[in-house]
Amino acid sequence: MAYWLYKSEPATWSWDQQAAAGAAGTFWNGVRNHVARKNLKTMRLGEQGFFYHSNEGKAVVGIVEVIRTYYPDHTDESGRFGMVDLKAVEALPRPVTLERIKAEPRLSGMVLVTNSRLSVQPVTEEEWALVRAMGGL
DNA sequence: GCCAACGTTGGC
DNA sequence: GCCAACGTTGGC
Repeated sequence: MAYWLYKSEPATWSWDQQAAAGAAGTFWNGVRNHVARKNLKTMRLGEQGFFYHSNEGKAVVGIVEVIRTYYPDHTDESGRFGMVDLKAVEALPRPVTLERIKAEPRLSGMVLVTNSRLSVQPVTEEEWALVRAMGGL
């Protein structure tokens, strides 16, 4: 069971919007990077990930789950990229800011820190447990 | 608003 | 296939 992290600018797509979509979830479109695409392709049903607000907020704010595996992204004219469907699972009682993540030595290897531009990232089991705990879960 | 890091494009 | 130029992302 793998874990993931999805970045979104709240001005474009926020956690509140994701949560409002409920159990039906939504598609996670717009990935145009081949490393992020590889991550999307690797995902299996039921795998969970962090929802991260970039730019404004800069914090892990919630947990989402894959409810449909990789299929073509209809917004990609080139036809090269795909997407998955995600639903909100729960909000973190206490969002974990990038500042706190960077201040935690055990999270120094997080892709969020080492390759901040990657929009869909793998998260290790250790990182998953630690960030969850820091968020109050 | 700046700019470093990174990806992509396109000329050769 | 290389690499310079350009565009975008995202932290600060």
